[in-house]
Amino acid sequence: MPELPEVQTVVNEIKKQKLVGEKIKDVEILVPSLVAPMDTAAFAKALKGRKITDLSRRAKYIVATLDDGNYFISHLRMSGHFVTIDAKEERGRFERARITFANGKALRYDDIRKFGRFNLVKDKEEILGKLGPEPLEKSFTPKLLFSLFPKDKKVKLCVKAWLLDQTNVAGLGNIYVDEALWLAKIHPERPAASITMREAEALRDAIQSVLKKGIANSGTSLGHTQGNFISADGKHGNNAETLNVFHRQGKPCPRCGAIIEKSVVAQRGTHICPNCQKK
DNA sequence: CCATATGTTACTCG
DNA sequence: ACGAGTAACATATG
Repeated sequence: MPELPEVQTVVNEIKKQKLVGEKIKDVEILVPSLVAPMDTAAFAKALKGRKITDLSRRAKYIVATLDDGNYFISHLRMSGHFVTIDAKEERGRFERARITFANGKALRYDDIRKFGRFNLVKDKEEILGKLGPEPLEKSFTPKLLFSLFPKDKKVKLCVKAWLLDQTNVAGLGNIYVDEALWLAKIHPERPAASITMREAEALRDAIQSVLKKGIANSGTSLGHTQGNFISADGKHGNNAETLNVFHRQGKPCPRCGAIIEKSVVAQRGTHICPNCQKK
């Protein structure tokens, strides 16, 4: 579920709640697959008594630096949520883990689909090493983006699938890819190898624009049912109403008024303006 | 009952 | 070995 702006929103919120620097009093892992292949007891033991000295985001991962030099790295996948609660609060229906702090607050991890993962590593590159560049860094220039695209014209992988691959560019998911391609006026089925320097310039600007807007609006929540995005304060994001194509099939393109179409590209629901984005 | 879901990865087939 | 496409993970919702 969460993409770069949503994960950033969660990190920002957890920092605001002042859990960084607070001692971890108790760790409960309720679903073994969450920490596999590590044992739940070993995972809890390793985290208990530690302090989180720094909290940051890399791609869609939440990276917590621990005071013993290890890293607690989590990925929310499709339906994971971290919510700060009072430690006395009772178990939630979809609660899969709970980290209780010395100050009486706790971080509850809810995950309907149980796809999320917790990692505890000495070397964070073990988890983060293969990721592509961060799209909001200054170094993510049009030239860099252009240089990353495959140059062999025989490679027919489409630009949408290429952008979703985290080893190419880190942090983009289905919503923001559709939004960025619309903004850059590029059809999602265009071969990645066919993107020109001029298009890479437009795409770089579009990617940064849609991600920054997502963060400014505290993330995208598509609905208000269980499993929709909420941040660590339990609140929904406000970015959905600003989306231009995603989930807007049948509605007019905000730029030209043509009717937005939905199809399947790279096995994902894909939204385009057929007038602005030509193959 | 069927299709779909904001993500990732293992597997299969050429 | 490699790349591309598909299945799988587990559960809720329309």
